Amino acid sequence: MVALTRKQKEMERRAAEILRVARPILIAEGFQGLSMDEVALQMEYSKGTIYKHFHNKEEIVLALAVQSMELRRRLFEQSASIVAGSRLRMMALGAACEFFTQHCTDDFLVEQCIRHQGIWEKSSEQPQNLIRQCEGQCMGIVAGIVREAISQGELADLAGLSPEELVFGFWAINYGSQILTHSSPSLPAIGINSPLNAIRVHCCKLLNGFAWQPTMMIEEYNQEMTKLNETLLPKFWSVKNQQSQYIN
Amino acid sequence: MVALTRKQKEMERRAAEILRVARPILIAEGFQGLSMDEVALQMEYSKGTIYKHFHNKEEIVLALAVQSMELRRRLFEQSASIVAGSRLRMMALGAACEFFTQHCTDDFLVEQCIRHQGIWEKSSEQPQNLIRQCEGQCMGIVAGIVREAISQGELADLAGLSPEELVFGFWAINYGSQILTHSSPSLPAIGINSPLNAIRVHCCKLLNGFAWQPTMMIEEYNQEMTKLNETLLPKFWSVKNQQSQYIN
DNA sequence: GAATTTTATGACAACACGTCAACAATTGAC
DNA sequence: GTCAATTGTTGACGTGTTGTCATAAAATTC
Repeated sequence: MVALTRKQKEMERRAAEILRVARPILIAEGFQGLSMDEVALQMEYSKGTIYKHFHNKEEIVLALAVQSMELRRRLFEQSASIVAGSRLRMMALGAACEFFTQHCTDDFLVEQCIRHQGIWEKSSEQPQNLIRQCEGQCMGIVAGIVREAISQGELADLAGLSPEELVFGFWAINYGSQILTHSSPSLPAIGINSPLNAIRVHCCKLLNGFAWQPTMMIEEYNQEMTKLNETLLPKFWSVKNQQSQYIN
Repeated sequence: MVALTRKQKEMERRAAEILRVARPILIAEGFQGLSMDEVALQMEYSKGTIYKHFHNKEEIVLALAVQSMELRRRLFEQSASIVAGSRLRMMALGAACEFFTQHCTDDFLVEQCIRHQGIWEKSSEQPQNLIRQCEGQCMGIVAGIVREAISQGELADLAGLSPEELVFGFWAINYGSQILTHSSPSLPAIGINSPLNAIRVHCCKLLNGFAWQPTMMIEEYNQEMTKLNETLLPKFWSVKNQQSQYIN
């Protein structure tokens, strides 16, 4: 029994080691550049052993994505846990998104890898469920704030959307902007100098469009975001460093 | 001179043939599944000849993406060319996005391929510029409507954004939702039953948030979208069929 | 019709994933 | 302490990929 758990621990330690080695390769070289031989070389184990832990390359990437999505989820948890009205808490989630965009670019790259044909087909169900679970938790956090806003009377009209569908819009705009920012090499060349600020403005306008109380002009919105960041940024950094430490 | 242009024509014909063969493979099998040997086999030429036209696999994909982005651009042109107020024309662009999401899923897949690390690094500059050019044109179409709205007094306050940055928000929300719809296998499981409708509502609210005149409640917005689609859908289909014909 | 330039080819080198027979280490019974 | 049995590790190998390049074929020029 003790031996079994020791073995299990050893297994987990090695799985973590594989991910620790694979992550920087994936980030630097992309999915194609991530070579199993290279991973085997960099840790002191052979390829066969790696395949004892992960059935294929895709599952390694999925496991890395789970780590990154959990970072995002923990940032969200920090944001949602502040004591404030529903609109401010929603804005705090926006701050988490801004933080993730600015300071967790590597994690975003990993996340993006899995939004791709061929990754899902080859992997087994278990890691897929982990991803969905984490996605569902993130959604739950945000949808919870929407529900609270409704019950508090701060958000009256969803225009026929479910709370989750309302969240979907914010999810899409943040996720979309992050992808475009990363993969459109020359946004400034087509007139977009600060995508981050642009999305902040859009989120403000979107909240106003839904008449989520208290409505704010952009100046006030920015002031509140600054205040929120003063509180949240230390927490965000702490969460991120904690994860880095755990990962490395 | 005549001989030269004939040769050039022959070259172009063959380049098009390569793309014609490669496209369905890319769509069905993904970037990895697209094999140069397979392409060579399906057309009646050898691999070496293909490499005369495209330096590597990535450039083939980029060329395919240009085709798909041009389809999107032509849809946008159709939308922008209707005679109506600026907000309705903006909504017409939304209709184009809806059409692209619903009926051009293959083209979207191709577009998504290029938003990926490793594609850009390996290709030369020329095809990259084609992409950026097309991207810039799409941006120009939409930003033109924003500028018109401003000059007509239908859009008073951009909250400090440039017209392009305003467009960026709509770009991001549409692009993001499309990616999430495609790659999150179980949106319904987390409460999102109609992502398309959700994004439509968000666009309406976003336009309202910017006080883009005339502001509309969602019911009216839906009615106008229905009317727009009556006019536009035939045009969209015509554009799409035209391209299919050109491609195949 | 021969010489030269241009073009097409597919065998080849380099490298990747994933497997598996052979080999090493650990365990546990006596 | 010994040795069989089980469990764990390995890296060469089969298959498949990209991209190259010497060679062969075709076209063009003279």
